[in-house]
Amino acid sequence: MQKILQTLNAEQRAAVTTTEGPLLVLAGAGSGKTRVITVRIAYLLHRGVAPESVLAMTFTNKAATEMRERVGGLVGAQRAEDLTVGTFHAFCVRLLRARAGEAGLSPTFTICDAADQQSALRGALRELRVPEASMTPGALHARISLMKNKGLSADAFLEKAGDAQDELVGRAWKRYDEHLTRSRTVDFDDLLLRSVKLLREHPPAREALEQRFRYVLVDEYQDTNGPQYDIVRAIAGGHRNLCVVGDDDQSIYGWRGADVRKILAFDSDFHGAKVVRLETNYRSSKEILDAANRVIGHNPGRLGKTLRAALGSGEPIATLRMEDEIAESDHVAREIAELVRVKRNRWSDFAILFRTQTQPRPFEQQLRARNVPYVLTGGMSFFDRKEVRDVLSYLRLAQNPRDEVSLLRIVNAPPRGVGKSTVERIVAFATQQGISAGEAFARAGEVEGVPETAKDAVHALLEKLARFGAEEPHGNLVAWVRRLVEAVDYRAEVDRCYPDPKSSEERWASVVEVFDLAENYVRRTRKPSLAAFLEALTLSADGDRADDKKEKRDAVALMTIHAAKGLEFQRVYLVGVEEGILPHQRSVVEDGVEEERRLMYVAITRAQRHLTVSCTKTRSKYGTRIESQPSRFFYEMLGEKPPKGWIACDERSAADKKADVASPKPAPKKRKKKAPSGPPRSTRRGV
DNA sequence: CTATAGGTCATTTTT
DNA sequence: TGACCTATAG
Repeated sequence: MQKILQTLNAEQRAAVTTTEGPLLVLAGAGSGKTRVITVRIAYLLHRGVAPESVLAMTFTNKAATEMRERVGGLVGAQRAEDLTVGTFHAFCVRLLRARAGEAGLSPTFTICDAADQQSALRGALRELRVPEASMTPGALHARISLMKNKGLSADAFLEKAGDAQDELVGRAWKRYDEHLTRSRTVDFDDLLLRSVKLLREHPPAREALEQRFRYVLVDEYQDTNGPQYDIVRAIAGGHRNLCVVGDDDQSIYGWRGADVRKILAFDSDFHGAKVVRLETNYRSSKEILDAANRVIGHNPGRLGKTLRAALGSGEPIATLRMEDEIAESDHVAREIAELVRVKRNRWSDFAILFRTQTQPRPFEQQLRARNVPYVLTGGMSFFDRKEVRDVLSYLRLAQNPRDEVSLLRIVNAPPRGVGKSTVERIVAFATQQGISAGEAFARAGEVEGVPETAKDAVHALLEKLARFGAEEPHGNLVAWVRRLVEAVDYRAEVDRCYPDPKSSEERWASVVEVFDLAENYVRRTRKPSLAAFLEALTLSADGDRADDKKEKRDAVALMTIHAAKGLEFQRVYLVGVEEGILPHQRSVVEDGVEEERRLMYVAITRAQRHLTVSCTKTRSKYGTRIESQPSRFFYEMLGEKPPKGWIACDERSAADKKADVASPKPAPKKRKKKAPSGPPRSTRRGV
């Protein structure tokens, strides 16, 4: 252990060895955060703490897995097994299942994922006959989720609803809640909220956790939202052996309910908390860190940190101003291809980072044209494919016949003569009776206007699924899944949707992948069950599948800045750094510019040796070409002031109106400076 | 009930 | 520009 401690710097060592009492570790980008966390856990065990007493919370499964593996490397996989390491959500599921009765839930509740929520909300809006234009399911969800996380209930919200819009949100919210209840499903927010409620209202539940977990650790604390904070407090508030690790400058999930104030207020929340700053950066060159420090220095109200480069100086940062996004992508793709050819870089040394999902298109084209292998992260995940969702719906339905979203999804896939109007009538009946859609179908005789054929077909289907549900625990899971898919004739659905045999075969491949998924799950689980399989899928999104294929490939990474958080690359191209994109127009208007600045900061600090920051003069948007200006962050990074005539995106619309009237063509000549670093010719401009 | 054509609306995303 | 959702005619 002493040897391991010797490898740490003084601050890291302090973070590791301060085991008692509240501790805030402010971990700058690239400061060895994960190392500190894992060594800290190893140190606790070394000091005689039982692994069962340690609880480590993360936000992603990836982080949880990595943490457990790395601790395992230090103390042996065997002992690491007995630690509790996981996401807040996974932790809450376990808690709620163990104490379903006290939590007021059925022990077999299923978890409703984002797409299911979307459908459910759409349903709620339809039931309320809401004019389509006035509210999208997405907007509704964002609203409800934010309110829920602030601790409001639908009723409480309705009570103080200010306008008609709020009134609408509140009513849709109630419908949605009713829907969840009768489907016996719980959404992601509810996993946390119901746990908070359980811990608050049932002291024995809370005390058991407090007794068991004597040492609590929270990773990425700046991303903590209200309920997560409540959970942490409930468990660790008494003994106060709580270590939180995070970086206020990297808080980029405010729009999702994360609350930076939690980390800013940690030392007043937990009085007498010790604060350790990790400011030595082992990842990037001095030039890159200087740029990052300059940008983030413009944010007010920080806890304050300045990154120091352990690696020393390197290449200067390159800045580009290109004609349009085609030129931008062409330049980047060409440079990457060139560097790999000449300097023997690997493809995976490179990342192209952007703010929005519309930006990668031209880059994909240019990379393809040069035969550069790339991986685009994000976009549609495997689990969003229609076929996969359909098959999973069948499985979920076999496990929980009340699951309404799943039933409605597949009730007519393949076609069973159940049309829109039938579904609508059934749902109306179910809502009115307070029963699940499945039960409503079973009582279809009482519902007006449901065709005989539809009734019979659904009865047959439900019965079939019930039989499968009953036999499930005995058999082999993979074979069971195969038989189920065959029994409902899902192949017919694939063939119907894709008459072309080639694409039909392609689509069917996704279904086969679900079989593989099940096979994999069974192989690495001691006590496999359908319920646990489905749960693992909803709680893990596409994580474990990604590293099977993608991560091992040598390819250029294309991803959003959000997706890049926590990663590092030798050479980073940060593209489209323009007013209105980064900072994003909407974000500036709705949440202020600080979070966008943190995004810029996160992006810059991904780079190890080289960073190119680029922007364009014009860019096509929704089909028309618009003028583009360098982002304010561009200037902040260089330590310059924006030139005369530069207009911030949040002042733009107002200024446009005036400018249009006053002088139709107000283009003052801009002075161009030389780009800080060499090569590719005339297209390259410093800004 | 189903297929197809038009209209709308465009951050970020994990669990 | 293009994806996705909804109304419309078959």
